[in-house]
Amino acid sequence: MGITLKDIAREAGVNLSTASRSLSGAYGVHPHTREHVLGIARRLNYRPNRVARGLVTGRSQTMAVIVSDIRNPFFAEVARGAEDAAYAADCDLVLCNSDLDTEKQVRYIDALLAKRVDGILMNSVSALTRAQQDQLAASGVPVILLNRSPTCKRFSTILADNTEGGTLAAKHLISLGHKRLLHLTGPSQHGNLTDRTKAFLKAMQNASLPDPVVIRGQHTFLGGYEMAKRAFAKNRSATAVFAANDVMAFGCIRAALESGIRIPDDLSIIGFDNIEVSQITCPPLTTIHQPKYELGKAAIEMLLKMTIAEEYQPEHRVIGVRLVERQSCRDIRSA
Amino acid sequence: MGITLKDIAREAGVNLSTASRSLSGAYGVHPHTREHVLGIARRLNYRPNRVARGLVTGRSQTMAVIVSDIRNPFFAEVARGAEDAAYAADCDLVLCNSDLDTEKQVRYIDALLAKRVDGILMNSVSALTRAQQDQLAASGVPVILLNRSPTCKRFSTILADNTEGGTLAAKHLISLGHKRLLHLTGPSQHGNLTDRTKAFLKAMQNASLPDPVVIRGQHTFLGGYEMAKRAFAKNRSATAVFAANDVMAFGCIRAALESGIRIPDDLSIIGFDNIEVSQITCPPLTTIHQPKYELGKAAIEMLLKMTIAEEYQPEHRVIGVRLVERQSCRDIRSA
DNA sequence: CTGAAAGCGCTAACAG
DNA sequence: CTGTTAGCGCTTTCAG
Repeated sequence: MGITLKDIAREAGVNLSTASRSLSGAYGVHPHTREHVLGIARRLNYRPNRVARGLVTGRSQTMAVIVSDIRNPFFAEVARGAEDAAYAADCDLVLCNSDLDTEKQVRYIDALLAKRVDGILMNSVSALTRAQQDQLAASGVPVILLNRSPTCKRFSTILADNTEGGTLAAKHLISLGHKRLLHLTGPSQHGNLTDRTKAFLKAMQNASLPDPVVIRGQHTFLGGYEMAKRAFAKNRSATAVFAANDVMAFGCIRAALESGIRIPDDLSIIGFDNIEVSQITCPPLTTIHQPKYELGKAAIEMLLKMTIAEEYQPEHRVIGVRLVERQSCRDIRSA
Repeated sequence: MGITLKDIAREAGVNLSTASRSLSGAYGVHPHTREHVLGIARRLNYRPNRVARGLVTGRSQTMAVIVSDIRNPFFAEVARGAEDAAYAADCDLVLCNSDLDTEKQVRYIDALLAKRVDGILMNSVSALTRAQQDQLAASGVPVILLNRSPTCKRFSTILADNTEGGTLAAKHLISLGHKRLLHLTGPSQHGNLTDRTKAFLKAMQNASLPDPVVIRGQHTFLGGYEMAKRAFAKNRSATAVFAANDVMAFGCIRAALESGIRIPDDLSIIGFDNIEVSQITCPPLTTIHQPKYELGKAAIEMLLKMTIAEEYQPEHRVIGVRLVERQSCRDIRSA
């Protein structure tokens, strides 16, 4: 279909390898002939076939990111950071949506390895069996996990400081005088969310306050909505809720709206993530900010470094978080 | 690094091509030997190198989507639909964020063609020069544009029915008794938005109502915010506004909030897109629903079809929209 | 049904 | 500095 290196070599009257060298900008080629070759290439609109190059170099200039769902604004931010870093390094980024489904994850990894991607950023590996993890590790492809998977220290990891964040959320609510709390979180296999939950509960204990009511469900808008509906139906004593991510918080806000519960007058709510829309919800959401874009960007940069270095040790990076106060929490100490 | 077809051929005591045939499930190989080969392959954990295969077949099992920014929830939905369709067809999807920047777009297309992707879904081609468009068309790679670019009918297109949507918005507002309208829209080069605007204005004319005040700006939250601020400062006679997309509508809501204008009591507002968060704004936004996921899915399916058929005609697909009534519009007929 | 051989488009020693 | 020669791992004629 296209025009090949052979064509331009013939046209330029030089050998194939000379043409190759000229184009790849390697040393050891006369500036004159090099310019000549380059000119021909440009004129003929030559587009080097990266597939062929990949076959011989063993590198595909492609990175992959496996997230549960790109529609989750958190992952969209991460993916954007990742893609920007990949673009800067002249790599493509393939996007995979696993829905946290084991079978899909396995199929993705298989396809990715078959295509010899240069690195994989994925948001969990806990769904894989031990054998599958071994195989992935043995493949030699650099892998970075977006959240710590306690079971396997052999992959590199990067994550926001969930423990600090959960603590921050608890302390904030406590400082506003809240004592009876409700907590919405995701499936227990979800490491990130679980860390937030743990830290939150621990901070409450440390403050000698009663254990919050913990509800688990899907970590989505709908999940948050349903959990909140359920909670409101049976228990109205809580004065505040901590949702382990913003989208669950939005679901909760929605449920509150429908149940005639005013926020923050009747109920305070704090989220986690600080996704963009949290500024424009009603009310604007108080939340824990997590540097999503930077997470994705840093992850790909780590991957790039691992790709270059033949030998590398798993690296573990934690990125700081901070409280962002908006209007969804009320001070009830005066009440 | 990996184990190759040669290895499994040797191990199975057959020829390379027999091994290949067994694995690719082609006819003309004895079931017995075939099972044998398959067994060996499984035992040795053979993973066929798709790069090598791609080199000979000329197909990469990879699709690409170029959006302006994946963080825009609209594109996240489209990308998810696209990825699901690609996954179903055993293809990977590479994600590109162009920021609508010409240079980036060109670089992406170049890289994508160099990797011999099987198809490209992109949200505009108007940023490219005529020559660049020619080159893209000449490359033979199937391309689908996410919005109609009037300048080039030679690429396939897919889009929501913006005309119908603009009409729907006007009719809805009219049916509620609104006569003096404000309209917020994006840059005039933006085909999608412009179609909505045109249809909206036309419907007003058809109803013999005064021309709405049209304001153009950035089609973002901030753009909507600034346009609304400007409009509120000089003119308060409008009873309703139609924003050409939801994020502009949110900006408008925000501006109204700050200006002490209550929605929908003082001002009705209707958006376009029905992005997920429009359910949870305050008030929940009445808007025109556009099937984003289906758009992405259908686009990739079209691409797939084009890939198979050697010969194909540019196809133009329009997908229906519908009105979603929520709480941001008030009936003022009784007033 | 199976083997031999050519080649996809490119890079990378190795000589000269 | 440039040409020759091997492949990278796989598919695909073409013979047998």
